[in-house]
Amino acid sequence: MAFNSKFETPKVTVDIVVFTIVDKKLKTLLVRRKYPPFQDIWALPGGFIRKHEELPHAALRELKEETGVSKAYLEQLYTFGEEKRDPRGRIITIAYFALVPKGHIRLKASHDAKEARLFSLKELPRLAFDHKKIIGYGLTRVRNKIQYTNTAWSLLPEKFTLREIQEVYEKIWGKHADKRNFRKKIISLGLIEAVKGVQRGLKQRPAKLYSFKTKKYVELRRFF
Amino acid sequence: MAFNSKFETPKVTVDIVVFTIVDKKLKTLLVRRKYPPFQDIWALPGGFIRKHEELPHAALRELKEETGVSKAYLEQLYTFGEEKRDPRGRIITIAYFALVPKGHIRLKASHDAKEARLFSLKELPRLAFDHKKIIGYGLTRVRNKIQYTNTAWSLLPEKFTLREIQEVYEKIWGKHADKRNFRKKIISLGLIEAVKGVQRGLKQRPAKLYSFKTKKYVELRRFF
DNA sequence: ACAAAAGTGTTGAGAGTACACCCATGC
DNA sequence: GCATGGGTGTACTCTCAACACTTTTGT
Repeated sequence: MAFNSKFETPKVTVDIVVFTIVDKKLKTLLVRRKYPPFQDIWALPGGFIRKHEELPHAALRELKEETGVSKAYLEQLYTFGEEKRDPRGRIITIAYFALVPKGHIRLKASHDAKEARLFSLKELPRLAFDHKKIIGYGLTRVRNKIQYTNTAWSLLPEKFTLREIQEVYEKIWGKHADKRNFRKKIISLGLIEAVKGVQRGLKQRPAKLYSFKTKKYVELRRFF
Repeated sequence: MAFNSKFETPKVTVDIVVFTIVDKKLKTLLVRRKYPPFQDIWALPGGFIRKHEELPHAALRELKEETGVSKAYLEQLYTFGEEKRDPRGRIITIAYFALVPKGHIRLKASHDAKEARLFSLKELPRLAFDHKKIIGYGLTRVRNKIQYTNTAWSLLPEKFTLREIQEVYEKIWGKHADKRNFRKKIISLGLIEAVKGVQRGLKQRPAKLYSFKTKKYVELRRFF
């Protein structure tokens, strides 16, 4: 009996949910599809894996094609394999999520996307395939993750103010935190240090700048 | 250009890490492979997905073939796709983990397994493919999960004693908990209720039996 | 001098942790 | 009556949450 007669040989894609904070809003990257199905509809960046290509490499490649970003926090999210998720046939997608620092994204079109844009998570357009569900998974994962790890810090630039860290947490959770309590806690973790210089150019008191002592991934005992 | 010349059309399997507690030890199910590669070597239960078969269905089917268990907590774990993980070619595996209650497992051989056995996690044999890594992922996931959900309770039978719940936590974490504090906490969650009857047949004071008020999955605010 | 956000401490409540003895049963 | 695990309460510590005013800058 041929392998093919009984078993499925699906095609496999990777899709990436890219999160970043712009204009004090949590946003995700979408591309407008050039070809059917779902032509002209917005979708997650992604595509088929190539021969001999490792999965995270495929995700990073797609990310770079659309945004120019080559360094980001990248983590496997979930694999979506429902038979009917793609009208072209059995296509399984391995979804990743990426966290990209403030302002590192340079949007570009690519060979199979007409246009790339950041969308606020509160104003998502109609999405192709099951991509709305995938974004939902991504958001849930990020929300859970910031509670007991420092991964969300990948959304920050090299140097940042305490207010900016707090903003990351507030935007992801969608709720406000107390400034004094937040600062106390984040400083008590001992993972950041003040650096020389202040944030200038604003018509208000300048804020101290900080940087990470380490970029290592750290497990926290319930941080936020 | 044919699709095949540039892109990968991998084969896709599911593998299941089955956890259960037997003889007060956390164990996982392994099968001895009947065919090459890795003939006669122990491996996770699993196999290729069939045409039109949903992924969790494939996982449950494999689980049932080896253990007779048709109901269990099942969750997708991670997708392993390294090019070199299987000598036969590009085979991506979507790993699931399952939690099966005490004593529900009836081991059987199957069409592609000579033998099925439960192994204590501390005494694993040599394993085929990257299955050792997969089990490691599974254990980490379960350990994290019991801290903030009630999923680990799927390892318990209908009726159970407080000591048995505590055992689940202790065996998964490998460390001892204080009896009084543990009971206080678990009762304060309000998720279990005493039922009529006691645990008999032991040469000691009989323990009260409890059952779950609900079998729903509940998020806890850091339980263990 | 005014607007705007930065920066800074204290207190009370609740959760977590440590700890030791009596009880009910089988043999 | 003895061995075995079942069952129970209190006190201390620490973390979390609530809360308001002064400081520094740009205009």
